[in-house]
Amino acid sequence: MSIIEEKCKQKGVRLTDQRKIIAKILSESKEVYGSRDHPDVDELHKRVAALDDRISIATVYRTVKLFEESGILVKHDFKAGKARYEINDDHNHLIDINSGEIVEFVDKDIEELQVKIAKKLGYNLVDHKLELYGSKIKK
Amino acid sequence: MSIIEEKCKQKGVRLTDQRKIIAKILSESKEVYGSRDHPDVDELHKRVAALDDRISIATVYRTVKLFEESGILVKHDFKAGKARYEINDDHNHLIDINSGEIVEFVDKDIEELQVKIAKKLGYNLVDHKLELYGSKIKK
DNA sequence: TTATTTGCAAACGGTTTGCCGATTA
DNA sequence: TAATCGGCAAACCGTTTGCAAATAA
Repeated sequence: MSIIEEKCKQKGVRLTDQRKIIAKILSESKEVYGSRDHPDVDELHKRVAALDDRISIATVYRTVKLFEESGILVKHDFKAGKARYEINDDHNHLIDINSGEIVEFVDKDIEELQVKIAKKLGYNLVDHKLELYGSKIKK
Repeated sequence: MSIIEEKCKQKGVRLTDQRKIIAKILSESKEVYGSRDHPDVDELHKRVAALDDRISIATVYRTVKLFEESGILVKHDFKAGKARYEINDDHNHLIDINSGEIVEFVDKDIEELQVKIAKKLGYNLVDHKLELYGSKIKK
């Protein structure tokens, strides 16, 4: 049973055959494609359809939105107009402006600073989004 | 002459009556509406049309994209599906998750940390996007 | 003058939705 | 069985674009 499927059980999200397959594909994404894998909905649908080609893209959209609302996935709009979803585990992204490659990272210091800044402005930090854009340093 | 109009001259962007009006509205945005003003394209078009109602929304879209490509404006997608543009002066945003209000801020420490992180990952930092989401602390 | 720009309306592309038969708990 | 879900195709909505007339330099 996939990680996402387990989370669905925890959160009382009803599981159907379609949702299990979508959950499986999303759960395995990093194992199969590495941490730089950030498929858009269309790509996700292709991978899902490879396992069961009767699953429509409408179902993928509905499922992915449901998982997001349940806090299982997070949605990204790196390039406006095409959403990408991944498991909600709170990391940041560095996007290579030349190749489009996406590198994930976490940093404790920046995390703490954000909380501090929000507080100073009079807010409790609930969520955050940090994207760095860079070009590879040639050695 | 508005700030944006001046930048157009500097950068050799051809100025038309329509572009001057759009530039004017965008330049005055903060003065008139405060630093929390982040109109979407539709709202921008309304304000522009109040000065000259023959300016079409297609022109607003084209102009705003032109200004972005010239480095005069930056585009934001706080809520996917509706772009917002503002003068490119490199600050960050805190978005109130309850009211939708947007607070601007800058922070030197976080700026430096970002450069350091990018370097550690093997990249030169070219650009960045930081959005904090929070809820107001009640006093 | 001549390349560029604009307004209009139609096209586009990602996403959502109404309907209704199928499936889950 | 009752409530929910999924497939299909049409609708939606922000954005882009082809065309012919208007305009900046």
